Amino acid sequence: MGRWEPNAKGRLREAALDLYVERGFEQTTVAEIAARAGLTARTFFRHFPDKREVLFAGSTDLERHMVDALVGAPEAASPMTAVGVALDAAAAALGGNRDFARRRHLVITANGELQERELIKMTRLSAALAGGLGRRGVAEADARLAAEAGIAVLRVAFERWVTGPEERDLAEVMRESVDRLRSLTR
Amino acid sequence: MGRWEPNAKGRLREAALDLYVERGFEQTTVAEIAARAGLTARTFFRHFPDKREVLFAGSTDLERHMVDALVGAPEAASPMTAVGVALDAAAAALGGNRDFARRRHLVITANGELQERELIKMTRLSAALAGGLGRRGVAEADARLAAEAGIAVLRVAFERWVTGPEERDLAEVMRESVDRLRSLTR
DNA sequence: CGTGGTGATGTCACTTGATGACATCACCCT
DNA sequence: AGGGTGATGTCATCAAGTGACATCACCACG
Repeated sequence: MGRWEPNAKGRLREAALDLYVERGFEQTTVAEIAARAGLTARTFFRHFPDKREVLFAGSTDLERHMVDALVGAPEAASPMTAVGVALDAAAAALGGNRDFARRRHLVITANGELQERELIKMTRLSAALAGGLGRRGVAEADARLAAEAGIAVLRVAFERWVTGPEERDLAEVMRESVDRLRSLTR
Repeated sequence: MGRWEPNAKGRLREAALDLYVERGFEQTTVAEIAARAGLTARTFFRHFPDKREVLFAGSTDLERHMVDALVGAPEAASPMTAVGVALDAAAAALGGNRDFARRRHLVITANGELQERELIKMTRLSAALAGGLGRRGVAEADARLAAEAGIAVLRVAFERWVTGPEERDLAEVMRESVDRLRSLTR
């Protein structure tokens, strides 16, 4: 393949996160990111549609993992149980690299534009889960509610896991949060 | 007061919405908005921090109305009931001008950046409601859940009201949606 | 009456994000 | 050997924002 250094996209991702952490999102220019990755700004925009997206490029993978898991859950499983399976998949996909997750989370919570982007990614994820539940035969209204509840759990659990001082398993925190929600809505 | 035409902010708001409807959000430049309002682009940015915010300037008012209503609800009211009072206030604040709401909704749903902004406004609103519930003595976890549920109802009901063909009262749709959520989570 | 302050606006210059058009050039395949 | 390909560079340009400074009707105060 290329005559250039491999993994340009990955290099851009790393350079961007480093710089966002070092000096903040707004204070970092695309030209700087590209330079640190040994590329030009124009090339940055060939890999990422905008400066924010560089932090969210993995979200389609996460969506796929979760929907696959949800659709593949035992046929007899209730909607909420199927959502729980999807959350396990999310934990598996996200729980491996806590340090990366922590830095990324720090950057996002420090910037309004990034929070906006995160919110819309979560909304997309919720819609995808609701769609998956629909394929399992769940009525649309119920599907949306169950999906929203699942996303709420994902958000709360991920935040607890990533900001908490202790080294716990994300999957464990997720399951705890599901149980907590269950008891609250009962 | 001024030697200039009054209500510059309102003129900018109207001009922006008109243009966003006519040719879309992205295809409209700030210079065009300002020109239609008889002003310059620089002045636009003195009234609104960015091109999106011109559609969301009323959101702090809405937040205030809802939180005031929530805090002023009968002391004995349950968290969900207090949220219902806040939703009534929202209906009163939003339900008057359906035509405006409809045009605005059309523009927002047609553009990703605007959806992002809308989502973060809703998140802020949810946090404000949770804070209000906290002032009523509701535990934080419960407050957040009730607030999120309220926002979910607001979104669903507003969408139904604004896109539906029939001329119904927003407050009525809200109350129906609350009941529906109640029966679903029971 | 005039004089200076005030506040909303205009003007200008500049940085940065984002995009289109075109050039480049190592690698691969035939 | 030579042509195609794809990732990258280069250049030009537009639009979003922002800072610095000018303008000028109105107002308060002496």
